[in-house]
Amino acid sequence: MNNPAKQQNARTAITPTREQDFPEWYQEVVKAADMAENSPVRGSMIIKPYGWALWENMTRIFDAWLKDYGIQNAYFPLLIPVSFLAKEAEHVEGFAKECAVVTHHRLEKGPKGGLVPAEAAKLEEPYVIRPTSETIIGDAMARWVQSYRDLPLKLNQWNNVMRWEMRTRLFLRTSEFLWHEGHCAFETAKEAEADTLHVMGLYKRFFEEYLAFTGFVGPKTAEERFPGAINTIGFEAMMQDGKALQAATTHDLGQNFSKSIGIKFQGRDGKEAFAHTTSWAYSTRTLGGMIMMHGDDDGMIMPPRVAPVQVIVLPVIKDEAGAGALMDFCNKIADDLKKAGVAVKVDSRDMRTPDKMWEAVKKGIPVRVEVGQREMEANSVTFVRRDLGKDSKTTCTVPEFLAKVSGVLDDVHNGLLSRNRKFRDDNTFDGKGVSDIKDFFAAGKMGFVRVPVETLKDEALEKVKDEFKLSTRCMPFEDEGKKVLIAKSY
RNA sequence: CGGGGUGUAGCUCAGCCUGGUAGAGCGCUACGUUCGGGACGUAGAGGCCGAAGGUUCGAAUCCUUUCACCCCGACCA
Repeated sequence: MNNPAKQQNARTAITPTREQDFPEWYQEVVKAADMAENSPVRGSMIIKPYGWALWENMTRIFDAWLKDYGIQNAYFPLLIPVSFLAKEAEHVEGFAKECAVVTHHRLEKGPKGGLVPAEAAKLEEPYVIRPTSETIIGDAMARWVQSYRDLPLKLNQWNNVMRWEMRTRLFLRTSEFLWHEGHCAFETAKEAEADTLHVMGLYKRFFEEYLAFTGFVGPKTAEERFPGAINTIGFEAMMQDGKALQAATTHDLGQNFSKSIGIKFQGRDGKEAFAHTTSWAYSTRTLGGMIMMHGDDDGMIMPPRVAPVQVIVLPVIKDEAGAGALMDFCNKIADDLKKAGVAVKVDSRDMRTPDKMWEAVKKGIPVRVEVGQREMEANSVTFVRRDLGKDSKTTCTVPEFLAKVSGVLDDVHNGLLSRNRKFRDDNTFDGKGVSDIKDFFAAGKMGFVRVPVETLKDEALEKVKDEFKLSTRCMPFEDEGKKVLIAKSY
């Protein structure tokens, strides 16, 4: 311990490690990667440029997929009249207790100084800041849908919503969060059901193919459904501490909302009918999930296909005299990478090389390229994969690197995905019923327990769930609805 | 809302019990030596101690009031 050099070698970029304190590790990774920070507004975060760039990539790509599917983007108001929210009984029950309410439209000087809402400017009907937009979009749909010819109506909006949560954590649970919310209306129940399945399929494909993010997909149990839905399909991901994170959901709302809001149309048979509606979303929470799924004790590991920076070029300057030529060499490599469609950055800041290097590590940039005098003379580069660390250092010629870089990025992606799949599978345990669930969590183990769906009817389940703070996650499609997953969750 | 706690430099905190006029580490600035898996030295910048009253010759420190935030519970994309 009294050898500082040795201590430094063993040091991880993030303190504490995942092993020592997972929640604290998570917060530190977010900070170290410079993705977000807490704001002066309770429970609301500031998403910093690097975090935003990631979210932008996660939205831009998926938005195009939605449009391919025939979704039209639109925008609806932030404020929702309270009476709208109250229209659907279960819905209001589910959201009323976490709504921010707008009651006045003007401020005035208070008796003790400062500004207070002006009593004279009290709204006759308060608004809530949208916790979700089913009701206000449903209200518009009720006017827009007159005939079966107006269906299907497939809308989406990228926006922010607010739910007054008691405990918040960057990305995972914030009062205000960003998401997209799709809202569709169909003529038949079958189409609505197909929509929820199709969009969940898009989520799964997008998460796996772009975010290297794995999970279990399947319907939620009745008690875990979205308030007002007849069916909810969830994407349940496993974090590195074995807890579950719901990363996306699609809801079949049946005719609950169309009947309470009045989305009706004249059908092919001339008779009046109510539409079948759906809604679905993923949020900035998924971004938090990516940190908890991919990160290691040195910080974030960005999945390459959405990484804001895929390759960072680090000029290693030994003497000022050769610096100009070295920078030119680095910039040339970067230009060639850009032409090949790689998101590349040359870190030419006037800083120590090791400091730049660790910053790149903590930000999780998938491939780091080091270029010094040696490389320049041999027209070569030395590169390191973030997911494998310094042992993966490889030197090759510049043309070789240009030819293989996209393959290397694919390798990083595939490596993350298969590692995460393995982790998920290694920590999913089969049980026969309640007593197996109890034994598992009583032994202090973490992960998902997969039991036959009949277990849900066992009265002893509630007690065990309460005791260990467990919840039912979903009934995975891969088990054909015969099994249900039980876990602790975020 | 129930129970606990904290407000002092950009950040994390010490000082408060036992009043005497502001501290540390990190970060930041400048210069030098450094720079391929976390650097050192030297010199600096930066705070009316959450707010308002009170006690006192004197308050970050004691008293009163107030505001804000954090943690534990129920809820949750």
